[in-house]
Amino acid sequence: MNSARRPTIYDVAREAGVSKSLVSLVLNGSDLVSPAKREAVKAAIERLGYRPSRAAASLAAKRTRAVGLVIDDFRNPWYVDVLHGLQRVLEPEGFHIAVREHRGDAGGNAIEGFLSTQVDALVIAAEPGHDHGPLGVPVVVSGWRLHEVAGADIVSTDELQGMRLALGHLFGLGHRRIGHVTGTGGSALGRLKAYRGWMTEHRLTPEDAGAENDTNEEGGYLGARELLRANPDLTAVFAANDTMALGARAALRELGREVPGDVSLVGFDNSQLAQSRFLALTTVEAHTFRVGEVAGETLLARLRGDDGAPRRTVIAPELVVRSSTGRSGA
Amino acid sequence: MNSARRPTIYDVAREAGVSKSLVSLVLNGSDLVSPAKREAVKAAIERLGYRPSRAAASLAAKRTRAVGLVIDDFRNPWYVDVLHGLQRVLEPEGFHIAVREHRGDAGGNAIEGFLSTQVDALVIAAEPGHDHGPLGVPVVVSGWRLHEVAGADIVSTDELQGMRLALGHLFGLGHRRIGHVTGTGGSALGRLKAYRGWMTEHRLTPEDAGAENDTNEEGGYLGARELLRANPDLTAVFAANDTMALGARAALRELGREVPGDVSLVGFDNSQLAQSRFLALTTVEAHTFRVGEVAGETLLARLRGDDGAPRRTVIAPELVVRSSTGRSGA
DNA sequence: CTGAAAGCGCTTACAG
DNA sequence: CTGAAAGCGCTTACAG
Repeated sequence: MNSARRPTIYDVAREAGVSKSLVSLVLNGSDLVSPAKREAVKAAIERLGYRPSRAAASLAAKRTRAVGLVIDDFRNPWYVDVLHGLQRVLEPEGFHIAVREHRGDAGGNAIEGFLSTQVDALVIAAEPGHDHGPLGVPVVVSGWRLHEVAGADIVSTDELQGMRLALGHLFGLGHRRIGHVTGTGGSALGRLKAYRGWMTEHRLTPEDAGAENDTNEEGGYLGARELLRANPDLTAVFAANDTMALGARAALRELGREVPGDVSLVGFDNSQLAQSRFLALTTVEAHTFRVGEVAGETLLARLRGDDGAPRRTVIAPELVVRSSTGRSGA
Repeated sequence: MNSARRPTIYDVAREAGVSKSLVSLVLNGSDLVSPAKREAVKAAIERLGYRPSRAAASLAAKRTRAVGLVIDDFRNPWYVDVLHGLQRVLEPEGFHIAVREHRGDAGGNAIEGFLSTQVDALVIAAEPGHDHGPLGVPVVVSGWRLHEVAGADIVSTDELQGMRLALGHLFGLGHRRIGHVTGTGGSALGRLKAYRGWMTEHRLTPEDAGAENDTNEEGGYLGARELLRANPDLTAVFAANDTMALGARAALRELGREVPGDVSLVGFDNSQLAQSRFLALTTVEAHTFRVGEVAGETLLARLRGDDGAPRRTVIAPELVVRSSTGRSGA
């Protein structure tokens, strides 16, 4: 274990009785190597407990084989399926995915951080904070964002379609007085616009609240409370995401409204929370695993030299009906 | 932006009119540098948009300035405060914390992965999977675990004390028939033993269920259902963690029990879920931010050469009373 | 496939 | 503080 020195590629070459170059070829999965030699090298690696030095490999090859994933908040597990989708596509290609929280432009600027570490590519699943010029590596932005990254490809759920599914579901259940709880950020703003558009299109009156609130449980609570005080006759509440719906649920209980008896409640994301038996929230599944996979495939193409114009890929969402919605009593 | 070549330390030295060695000293925060020269170098770095190469620095210095945090599951945000505590202590010292999921011994072995990347130290906040020999870098293990890592320091909440606080709270409210919902893993096992010990000590009959279940919402639901079917007269249910308590809450509702009217419910972790208005769960705050800080301080000491015997540090927990517990009606 | 060689961009003594 | 030098452990052509 604690040998004097970690074995290097030289030790492996000597042990296997081959050249140093050959070891490097084996490590990089080249097919120019005969099976016999390949096995000899692998056996030597095994015997010596050799681990390649990432630092040396990165320095020599001028690439790190690391891809950065920038997220808003580790506490909001929305990003986990994106991560797993990226891993499914990129790990077999030898890439590792590193995750960082983007905590504003202050201290923890994750984008800057990743560029210093020299990731080979970047997936931004958070508000970028401000417009960015070209970052020097392939970038995929995921979701509706307030700011742009020059030259980035975009992969996201078809949120407009998700909104239509959710609102159409409520409409089909007889609801006509449908309120919306919104919050700050590009994602909530996009959903708010979609909500207003859909309502107007269907000759219904849009009623929303909470544009200044955070898009968390507290924001959902405050927004729903405001919304229902101003519009006591609402029969359905649509929150901009599942966590906000949890807050809205508390506001509804506080106001003495049964769900779904008096008011139907809908979220967005199909989070674990929505899936829990206790909340059993009707929501929109955004297929973020697929978003991650497509983001990974897009980056792979870029890393292989594809320099076409930025692309936008849209993934179809799906409505998941649970017991938080029911027929309108009105 | 897209200059022909990234600037190196040579370019900075030329731009600042100093030697290459001096630039390196400034980058590493040495105090052997005069303020004037330091400023000159910083200005040059700014002008050139210079970013040090982590790969080159790691290779030359034989350390990466990276610390790995091994977690069980990105979906269970239990670890987030540990991460933030580590960051608070280690980032000012120039370290970056990388997080990986430990998905069994198969594919995603995070411990192996980190050793390949050559982290300078490791924090294991997950089940290690099997006993490990010395890993070659300083290691802190957090929490009650089934397996050991040779030579590792241990930092964790005083879970025994946490259990006493929660059970004492229920006892003080008049509860005598208190059941426990448990699950797999070292953490749940430790809590189960503590529960049984406390109950016996107080001449009460321990009743538990779910030892084979996952420690998630589903496990909490199944365990609580089994527990209450076997012991319909329980007046309080103590789940091994908050997420399991969420599942237990659904089981209670399904069985027609009001919380806290018929049955009081307690969790463990003081997660966001417990804090939500809708669940408002009485639980144990484990002060995991502090656990992260102490883990960081411990690693720092080890990296500075402290080679004393492995230490065990214990952080005092705190009971958080919310509306899921009340006086026993019995 | 081999083998000698250059080079990636830093850090680390070391003599001055 | 400077400056020349060695070296970290790889990758990458390149001539054979």
